[in-house]
Parts: sequence; C-alpha cells; structure tokens
Amino acid sequence: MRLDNMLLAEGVAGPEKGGGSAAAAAAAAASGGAGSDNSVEHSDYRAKLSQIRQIYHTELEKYEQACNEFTTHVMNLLREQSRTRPISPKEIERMVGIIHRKFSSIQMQLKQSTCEAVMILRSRFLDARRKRRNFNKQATEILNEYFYSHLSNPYPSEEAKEELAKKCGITVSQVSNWFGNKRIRYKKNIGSKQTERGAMAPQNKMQFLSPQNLGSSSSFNMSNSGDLFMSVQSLNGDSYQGAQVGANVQSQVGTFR
DNA sequence: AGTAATGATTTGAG
DNA sequence: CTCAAATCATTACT
Repeated sequence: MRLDNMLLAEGVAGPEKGGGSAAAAAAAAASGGAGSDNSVEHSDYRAKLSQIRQIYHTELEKYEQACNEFTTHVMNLLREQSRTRPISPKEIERMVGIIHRKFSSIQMQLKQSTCEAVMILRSRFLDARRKRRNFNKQATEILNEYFYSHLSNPYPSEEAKEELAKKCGITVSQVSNWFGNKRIRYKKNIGSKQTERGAMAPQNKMQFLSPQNLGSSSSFNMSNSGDLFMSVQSLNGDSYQGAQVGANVQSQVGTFR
C-alpha cells in the first residue's frame, strides 16, 4: 500500500497514457511542489522518469496477463480433474487465492524496484549540490560587505537576511548558508594564519589533502546515470524470478495430473 | 591532472 | 528552530 502511494505521488503509477506529455506533466506535478524554475534541468529528469514509468506499466501489464492466463490454465486443469475425482468449489477458490497471492507478491517486487529506481533518479537530478552555481560577483560583494562590516557580530536578523536575499537575487536560506559557511571558513582562515610558523606548512597541506582523496574519487561510479539501466535490468530480473515462481506453481499443480 | 573555492547538506548540540 | 562543524559535490583555477 505504501509503495502504491509513493509511486502514485511520483507520477509513475498515475493515469494510463502512452505519450510523454502526461508523464511529463505528472513528473512536473510530483517534483514541482516547491520550486520549478529550471525547466532545462528537469527535462532530462522527466524523460528518465517517463522511461521508468513506461517500463513499470509494461511489466505490470505483463504480470496481469500472465496471472490471468495461468489462472485459466489451472481452472482448466481442475475442471479436467473434476471428471475423475470430486473437486469442491472451496478447493478451486483456494487455488485461485494462492495464485493471486503469488502474483501480487511478484508485483510487489516490481513496485519496490521501481521505487528504488525513482529514488536514485531523484537523488541524481534533484540534489541541489549537483547543480551548484556560484553566485555572481555582485552578490558575493554585497554579502562580503555585510559580513565584514558586521564582523563583530556576523549574524544577520531575519529581516536583514531577506534584504540581502532580495539584493543578491538569492533565497533567504541561501543567505543563511552563505553566512554559515563564511563564518566557519573565516574563523578557520584566521586560525591557520596564526599557526603558520615555518615547519607547520606541510602538516596543513596534508590535512587539506586527505579528506578529499577519501571522499571524491570512488563514490559516484556506483550510482550515476548508468544505474538507471541497472535498475531497469533488475526489474527484468524480477520478471524472470516471477516466471520461475510461476513455473514452480505450475509444476506443483502439474503433480495433480 | 590536481587543488582550491564554494554552495549545499548532514549531524549534533542547545 | 538556529548554529557550528564536518562533509559532499561541483565549479574555478593552476
């Protein structure tokens, strides 16, 4: 149920439609609740999302069809058997129930995988750190001016933040971020200036080097754009598993004969 | 290529 | 909630 709601919210499981426009609109509605200013950045995202959506629906339909086919197949088998031995309606009902449960658990896997794919997509495209742009010269000038003229107490009030945000053409939270970064980095600079006495320089360099080497090199080979395909393939893998489960049920039923 | 700068996020304290 | 601190991810510079 939760997965259903989430897929619905992401615009994946919404109303059925083949063309890209509905998916795009759904994606815009899903992601654009707070801010929808950069349309070029989102077009890629929307394309990928509608791709996921399409695969999801194809797979879902396939499962549905397979489920129906298999159900009728089993029903036929049971009908055939009813000629040689008595079969109660209760038993038939039970079989159908088992089949439906099996297939719905397979659908669950599909939904889970789709959710994961969407989450990865979101984190790839909607994480603001990935599309950072430096503020323009004038904005940083204004911010610096305020910072250095209030150096004794560089904590702008809410109103001052709004004022600065308006002047610089950025949001209030961006102003807050800037001051947070500025305060800590200013303090750090002062500290390192005072410690800089001859032999300490190499240590400083080492300190700055090590965290970067640790952090940046390996992290995103795992989850870049190719990963969408990975997820998609894992969906297909699930469908294989589904077929196998189906085959299992089939073979179990086959022992009836 | 390697490094510094820099905006954004996460974490933890108050 | 705000803030400091650490960290991440991108951009700018050499």
